[in-house]
Amino acid sequence: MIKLAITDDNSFLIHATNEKLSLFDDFLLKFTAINGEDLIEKLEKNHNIDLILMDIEMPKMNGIEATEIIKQRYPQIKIIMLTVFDNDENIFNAIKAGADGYLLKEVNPRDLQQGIIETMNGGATMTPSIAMKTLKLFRNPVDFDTLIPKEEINLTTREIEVLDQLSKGLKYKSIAENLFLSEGTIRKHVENIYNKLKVHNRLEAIQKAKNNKYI
Amino acid sequence: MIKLAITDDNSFLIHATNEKLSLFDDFLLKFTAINGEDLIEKLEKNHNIDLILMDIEMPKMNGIEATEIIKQRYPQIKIIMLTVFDNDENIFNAIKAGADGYLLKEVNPRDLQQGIIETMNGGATMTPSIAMKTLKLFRNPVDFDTLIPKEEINLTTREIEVLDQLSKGLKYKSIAENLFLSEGTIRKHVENIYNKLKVHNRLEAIQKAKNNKYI
DNA sequence: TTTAAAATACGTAGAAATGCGTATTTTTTT
DNA sequence: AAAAAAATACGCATTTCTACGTATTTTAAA
Repeated sequence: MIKLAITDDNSFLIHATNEKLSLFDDFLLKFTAINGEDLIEKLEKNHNIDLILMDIEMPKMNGIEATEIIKQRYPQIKIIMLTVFDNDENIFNAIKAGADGYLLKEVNPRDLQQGIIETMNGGATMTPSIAMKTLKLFRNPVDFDTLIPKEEINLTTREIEVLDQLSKGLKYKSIAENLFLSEGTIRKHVENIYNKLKVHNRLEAIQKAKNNKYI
Repeated sequence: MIKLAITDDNSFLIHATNEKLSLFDDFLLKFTAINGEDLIEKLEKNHNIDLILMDIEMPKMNGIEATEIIKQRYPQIKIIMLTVFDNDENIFNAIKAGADGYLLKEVNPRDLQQGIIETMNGGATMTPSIAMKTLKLFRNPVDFDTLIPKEEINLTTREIEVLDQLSKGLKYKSIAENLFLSEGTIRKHVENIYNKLKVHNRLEAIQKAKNNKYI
């Protein structure tokens, strides 16, 4: 049995999806949520689920933000976007956020079932029209980054230099030697970097820095 | 009726594909070719076809080069790659060359039929495992020229799963909770991963794993 | 159905990273 | 020239990671 959660601000559509799923006996609906925030709260109580069907447009926290957080925190949980919107930006952002699939809500029960099963087997599932848009985005990368509200984070030149070395997996000692500084200085730089980026370890720092094109 | 051409250097596989298609009455096989060069010659005589099923590895001219030329010369003709090879480089190059889909030869008749029809309707079709690789390539574009020739390293499924969580910057404790294991087990897995990859910390492990396309 | 491989689990110890505080010097900006 | 920002440097406490050893259970292969 595949343990599912459905997230959608429209309870009627949750019901419709559940109807489709109940035609098969592969699935166990563990819970539903009405927005990203609600979903994350529920996951904090119980993250023992296999896959989430995720709407995109929702109040408080949308499906893409939620996907990003959940994939960061629970990478083993699969996420399939299930939405009416098929614009490039949503597709692009959903993929970047780590979605394992992207289906339109009009999907028929059998394709939904197959999509979930194939996703659980390590594959990905996409509605053909979405797949085509994905291929086109692949060939012709668009810069949606300019649309992403850039946070006001200012790393100094030195901090970026340290971050770059951090990202190579070097120890503080080696970084200090490379930059002709003391290890204590490196530690302080790292501490300041973490504070600015609001993270607590190397990997998070590197990820965030890459997202913001600092390194 | 959808007018098809099949290109494959293995005449037995052409026959097998044709067998699958003949289960349906949507298709008309106009001609076959045994390599890219042969295909292009035949198209020069008659390009009145809707869709080509294209093998990749072929003598004289491979399927990717052929796709590039055909999509340039006859953009209206749809092309679905139909191959046994599912390595990243082939997938990447096929998409860049303009392929409208990518199926594995083991595809069952119904999925092949649906894939062709959906492609003719402007969509794209991909085997789920290919779709997943496409998404990963999308998130993590690789420079194939710098790709290290694959070493003989065999990470187990569990190890890859742990490595994936490691790469998110999660602590052993969180990884253990996510996978419903003890922290000690995670530590042991990580130790084994480091030994296999001959590295000594997370970042090196992640870099090496990415280079070898383990994650 | 043995054998081998993989997955699970714990203990110990030292190395490394993180968080917080403080402080001085250098550089840049106003 | 004064003020602000950046870079430098240490110390301490705590957490987390890494390395090595051992061992049992589960799964897959011969």
